[in-house]
Amino acid sequence: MLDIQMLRNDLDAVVAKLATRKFVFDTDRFTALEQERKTVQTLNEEMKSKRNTYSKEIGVLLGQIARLSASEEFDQADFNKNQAEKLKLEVSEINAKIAYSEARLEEIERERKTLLLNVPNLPHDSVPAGKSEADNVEVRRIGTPRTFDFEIKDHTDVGAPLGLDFDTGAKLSGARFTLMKGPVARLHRALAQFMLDTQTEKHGYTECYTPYIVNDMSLLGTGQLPKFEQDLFQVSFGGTQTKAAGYDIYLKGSEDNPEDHKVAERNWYLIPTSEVTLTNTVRDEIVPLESLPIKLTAHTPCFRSEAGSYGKDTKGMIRQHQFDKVEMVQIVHPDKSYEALEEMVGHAEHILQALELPYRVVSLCTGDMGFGAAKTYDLEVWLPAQNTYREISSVSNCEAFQARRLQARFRNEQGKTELLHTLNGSGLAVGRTLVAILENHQQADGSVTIPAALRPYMGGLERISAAG
RNA sequence: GGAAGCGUGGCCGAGUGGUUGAAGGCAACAGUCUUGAAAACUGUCAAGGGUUUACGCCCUUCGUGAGUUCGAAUCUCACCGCUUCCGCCA
Repeated sequence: MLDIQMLRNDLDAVVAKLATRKFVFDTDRFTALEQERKTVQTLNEEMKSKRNTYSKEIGVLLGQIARLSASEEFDQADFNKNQAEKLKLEVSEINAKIAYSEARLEEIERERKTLLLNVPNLPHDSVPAGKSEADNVEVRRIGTPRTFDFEIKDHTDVGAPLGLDFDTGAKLSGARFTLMKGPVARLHRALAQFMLDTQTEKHGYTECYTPYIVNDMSLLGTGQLPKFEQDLFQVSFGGTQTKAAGYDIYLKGSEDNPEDHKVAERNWYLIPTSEVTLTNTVRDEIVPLESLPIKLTAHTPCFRSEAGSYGKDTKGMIRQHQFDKVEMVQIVHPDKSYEALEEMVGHAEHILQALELPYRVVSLCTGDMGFGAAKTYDLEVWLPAQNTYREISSVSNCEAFQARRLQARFRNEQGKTELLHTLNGSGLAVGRTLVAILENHQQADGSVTIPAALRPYMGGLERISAAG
């Protein structure tokens, strides 16, 4: 979410920046809302102030009556009583007006919030301008793609004899699910373990185990909601959760409007990334300055509906409904976030280097960045069978965009609360790393060489093959 | 699934209808004292929003939402969360 003050004070500049991201900000609506809000809110608060003053006066008047009666000042006591009654009437009238202005104010607030929640972050000045993927800027290229003296296979063909089984995955669940069995399953596990160990032992992240199901507030905090609900899997309750309360009301024969007693619905979703859980650990928190930076990592499955990507990467395990990822999250002082961004890219790169995979680092252009990011680097790994680089990690600085939604703050040097900056990045996507290993390290005989760094996680194996 | 209890500021904890945004304590910050530190003493110390050139003033917030009332942390209802016991379960 953007800073509302910034929108008020510098609307034109904000709108121009948003335009570079292909976002059209509804300036007229915003301005109209702001204008009406100001009028209604001022009026509303004036009336409330009046109500509070009168109510206090009533309290004082009534409080005096006992004392006045005791000292037999009955006239004064009666006067107080009448005065109080008069004030009560007046407050009742004010209350009727408040009810009206309050309702209108709520409408305005709701619309403004919705408007604001759907506006993406502003790109950092260093982000290249551009419309699409094609305008991303390559920052560096590391490692040289291997030349093969045999006909190479893609990961599905390399993987099949090693236990990569899409047919069974489809039988169990449907398209975009995979069953792994035997050597490939072990390799997959080894990769995740290696990544997690590296991020904790070498790069100072704290290992976390997090829920895979989160509530809607968490997704609102990191920006997946309300705009991208179609990308998520919603979790429905199996049982009688909502029936119970409705049944209760039925039994009680209550005259109450059932709407008033509507059961709070549990809005649960599967996490699309553990960025959600790790970042939301600081939601509604004021963290002490000394605890910064907070560096968290977790290995979790990620669930994505992939709505809107029909026909894209349908073959193989590049794009799945369920995939594993080791995620890095940093929660930092605002002055340190760009330093942290570069550092995190390095942490992800370290994995690729250790696994002897050629890759390049790309700075995403304004038009290609994700909703919450102020700046994003993608790491793209070389896939020989596709003869191209494919995204395997994405590292973003969200600045205060998520923190503002999360109300995630720290106490600064002056003791004032201030919004944190949040960053997240994959370190790495496990499934796609598996793909890269299979394709880059395949051998003519159908076996796959295990990179030296990974061997301790594979019981010392130097290669895996169908033979075992 | 059944039963009981609890939810107050950064933390602990008082508060059961009227200047209570909330006693007291801890923590934090500033000052006095001290060679320095500690202790002691003194003072400051919630967040969000609105408005104002500014000092300031105002509104909201005691888990959440609704209700009763002139007035709610305090009374009523629903929901959420936590704790304990029983049942079930990995």
